Amino acid sequence: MSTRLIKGRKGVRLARIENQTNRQVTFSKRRNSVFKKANELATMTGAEVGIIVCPQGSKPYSFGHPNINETINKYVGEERPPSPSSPGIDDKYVQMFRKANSSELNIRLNSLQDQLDFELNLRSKLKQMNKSAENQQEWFKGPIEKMNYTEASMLKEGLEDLLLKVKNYGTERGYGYENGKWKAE
Amino acid sequence: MSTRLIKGRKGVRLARIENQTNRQVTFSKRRNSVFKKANELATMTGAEVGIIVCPQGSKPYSFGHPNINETINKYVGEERPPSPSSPGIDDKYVQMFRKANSSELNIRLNSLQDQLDFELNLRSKLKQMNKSAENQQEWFKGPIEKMNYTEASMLKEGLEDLLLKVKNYGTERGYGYENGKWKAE
DNA sequence: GGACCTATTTATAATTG
DNA sequence: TCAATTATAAATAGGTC
Repeated sequence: MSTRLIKGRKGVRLARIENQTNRQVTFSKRRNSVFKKANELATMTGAEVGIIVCPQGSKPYSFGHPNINETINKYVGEERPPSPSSPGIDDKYVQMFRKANSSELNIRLNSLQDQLDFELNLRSKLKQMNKSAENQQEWFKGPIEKMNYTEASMLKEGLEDLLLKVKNYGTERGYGYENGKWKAE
Repeated sequence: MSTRLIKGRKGVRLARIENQTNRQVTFSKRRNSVFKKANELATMTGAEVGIIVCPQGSKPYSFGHPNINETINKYVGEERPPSPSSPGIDDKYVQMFRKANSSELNIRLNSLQDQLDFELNLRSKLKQMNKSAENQQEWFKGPIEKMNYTEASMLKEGLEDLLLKVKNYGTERGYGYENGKWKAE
């Protein structure tokens, strides 16, 4: 007909997809891509990756490198009660950051590597085997609800201010780094 | 020039990168890419996405869309830690991974989200600028001291896009960048 | 609705500065 | 070393069946 019949991708429109069908298709495709990318990242760099994806009105999907459950559990497990001085936004962030900072990373790299490699192969095979079922990996059955975007407006102001400064920032140089910090092999 | 001078990507080697330097570079790049992809996914499909990345020997990086804080809370709140003996509701990925190799890894990650990513960048800048963050960004009081100036350039772009996103929130393009640098060896 | 196809865009490994 | 460039592989939006 009069349609152009453009088959290739025409560009990424980074906006919410209106059409529900297309949105779901995009969700499936891109989710898989993100997982794949994460898998590659983990495999190539040895990092551990955990991903949680919660589509609206559906169950969450997850991708965990070794084990995202353990990851989260560990993380939040050591969490402590938030401080009462938090203005609107709970202190969880702070706690997490602190934990992230104070956590010591000792990971068995060799095992990780093997596991990552295995994982990679498995994922590829899994993808090939049941493409139809690739959307059905329900990890958790926990209901996930969307949060409001209250922080966005707050963030906006900060960003606007910050952007100006960052823009004029290019020439400045300076970095504190610790030598020998990377302790791996 | 007799050399081929192949500059483009020659293919993804699905294996651990041997060179430490290259591995770090790849980690930074791909981590950002994964975050970007995840942000695109979240934006386009409205899904909630949270990513946790733990590089070896360094502190975890996190990313996510609306509010993984709540996500994690719900997870850990309603879902007890997955027991390896009764993994009926566990994810298939993890199951396959466990089957592939039964080695368990020690991980610790912090999980945050898109705004956490913003915060991460913002916090870094704010810290160095000594900006009074109490009014706007008070969430990240956590001690994260691995930021440096090297990310300014990348951060600029990220912030610019981010700003658009925050301003229009959902109709414009935008993606969060993590800090592009971790401590070098 | 899903699997495959293809044109085009995007990501990124290697290279250069 | 770090950032920028570039050429190539990979991702993917839309179409077809």
